[in-house]
Order: sequence, then C-alpha cells, then structure tokens
Amino acid sequence: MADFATTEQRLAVTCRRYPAFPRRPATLVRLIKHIHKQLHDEANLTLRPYGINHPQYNLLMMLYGSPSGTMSPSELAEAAGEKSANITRLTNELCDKRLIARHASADDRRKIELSLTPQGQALLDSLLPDICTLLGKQGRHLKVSEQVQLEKLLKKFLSGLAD
Amino acid sequence: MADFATTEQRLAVTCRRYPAFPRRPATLVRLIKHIHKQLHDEANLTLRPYGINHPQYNLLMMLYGSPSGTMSPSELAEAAGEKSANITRLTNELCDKRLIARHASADDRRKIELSLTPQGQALLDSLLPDICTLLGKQGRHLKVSEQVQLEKLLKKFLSGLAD
DNA sequence: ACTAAATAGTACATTTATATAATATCTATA
DNA sequence: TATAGATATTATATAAATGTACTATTTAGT
Repeated sequence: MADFATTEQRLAVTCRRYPAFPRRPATLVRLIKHIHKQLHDEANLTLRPYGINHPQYNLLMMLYGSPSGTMSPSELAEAAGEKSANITRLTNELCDKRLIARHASADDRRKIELSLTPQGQALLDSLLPDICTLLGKQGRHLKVSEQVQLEKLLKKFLSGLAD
Repeated sequence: MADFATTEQRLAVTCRRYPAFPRRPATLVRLIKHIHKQLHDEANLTLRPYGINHPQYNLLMMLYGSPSGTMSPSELAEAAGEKSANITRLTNELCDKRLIARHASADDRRKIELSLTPQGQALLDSLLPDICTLLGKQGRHLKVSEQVQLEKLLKKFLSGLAD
C-alpha cells in the first residue's frame, strides 16, 4: 500500500484505454486516499493501548483546542468532519467513559455544551507524548520548507473542492 | 468543513496548551483528512445516479487499470486499500449486479480471478465522462506545475509512513 | 401574539467496515 | 510422501457510519 508504483501503472493503463482520463488530478486523489488510510491506521494503532479509537481521539482534541473549552454537538461534527448523527453515538461512548461531559446551554435550550472532564484531560496528557512522537515520525521525510510548501498546496487544493 | 481557518485556530490553542505538539505535521494530517472526506463525498454524489458507491467504483477502476484485466481478491484489496475481509462483500455486490465475474484460477486453486463483465465495462464507459469532469473540477485551482509539485511532495510524505 | 420555517439534537433502521477464525490449497523440507 | 507452515478466500459476529424521520426549541415574518 505504501508502494505507489503499481497504482501508477494502473493509471497508465487507464489513460491508455481512456485517453481523456485526467491523470494528474486522479493521481492526487489516489495519493490522498493512500495517505489518509495509512494515517488512520497508524493513529488507531497508537491509540489502542489508551482504549480509544481515532474518531474518539479527534473529538477529544477538538475540545482540547476549543478556545472556550466547550463545543456543541453540531460544532463538534463540523470540526471533526463527522456526520451529526454520528456524533451522538461517539459522544455517548465518551460520556460513558467519563472523558467528556454534557451540559445544557443556558442561552439556547436546544443546545448542549460538551467539555472535557478532568479524566479526559488526564487521558490526553498521558497519550499526547505518543501522538507527538507519531506525528514527528510521519513528517520526518519532509524538510520544514517542504512541509510548508505541501501545506500551502493542500490548502489550495482544498479550496477547489466545493462545499 | 472546507473552511480550514477554525481548524488552524484550534491547532494554535492546542500548541499554546501543549507546546511540544508538532504543529506542522498535525496541520498536514488534518488537511489530508478534510480533503479526503470532501473527495469521498463528492465522488459518492457523482456516482449515485449510476447505482454504485465510491468503494465499488474504486474496485471497478482497479480492474479497468489492471494490465491483465484480472485481479485476485487479495490483489484488489491491496490496490484499493480495503481490508481483505471487506472485499468479499464488495465483490459479492458487484457480482450480484453482474458488473464483475469470478473465475477459478487455473494454476492455483486457492485463487479466484475477478474481471469486468461487458456490463461492468459499459457502466464505466457511461460514467467516466462525469468522473473526468469531476476530477477536472477538483484540480482546477492548481496549475499543472503545482499539481506536479504537490504530487511529488505527497509521494515523499507517503514514503515516510511505515508499512 | 401567532404561525411557518429553520435549527439542534437524537432514535431507529439500514448499510458499511472490521476482526476473528475456519476451510482449502499450496510450498518446502525432512 | 508426510507434514508443518504459509497463503487465499470466505463465513460469521461485531462494530462503526449513514440516512431518515422525529421532537423540542428558536427565529422571522405577518
């Protein structure tokens, strides 16, 4: 899977059979897919010892990075890129583990405010060293200047995707 | 979701609370996640009228791009980035729709050879124009030179991910 | 104030993905 | 040729994600 050569060969065959096929964008799309899968799997592997999976970790980190320390389920869904229906299940699981807490919002009674509990905070404190190590390893093949350039290009690419 | 600014704000807060957090790799990881999700959703939207979803389309395209025209389930799993257990269900669905066919391999009776049927080929012929349009649109914000550069950096990034 | 439309959240049913283990076949070596 | 180990595939059970529909609340227009 980390070997991309066979994928490129398949793209070459595809373009031969269907010359209009936009090879470069297609290559980018397949690269993104490969990388995403790899990142997802590696994160899950790192997180497993801590009893949570990647989506759950993401939710915790969204709350960790929230300026106010709280987010509503729909904000969380948007931030984490999950469907809102999915958030209910994931936050239920995190509530069951006492990693986050639900509180009714004062100014809009439709809303619920989610926040990290001390236990949730403690869990993050315990696992962040491993996550930092992982992120460091994942970026190791790129010089800082390349990381900056890649970030810039990815943002530009993202901006071309409709929403 | 296509607005990445709030994500960057959260990363800033995260780094303030936890200075060792590797901000640049983390930004790359979140960008990849956002882009992947967007690509996945847009592809599904385009494919829906044709009665297949993105994973199924991917399998068909792997076969389409295969030099020999056939692949075993495990080759297909590797190529499409699906877990091998998942391939059984997906290929079952495609077989039910008569888009692919299964044949026992002559030289290794453990193996099965999967190939596109004429109907599968016809379906691809009918949907590829829409897919090409989509891919063209998705790459439109990047100049060719930028696409080349992005491709190069993504490959380098991928090479740093263990397998 | 009253009503229509919009928003927030969740429940439920369905679809999709994963992990585990079972079965069959092949390969290598004693 | 026996047999241990590796490989290919699938069955089954479990988990995760999604779509749809529903309730409650708020907002905006009359």
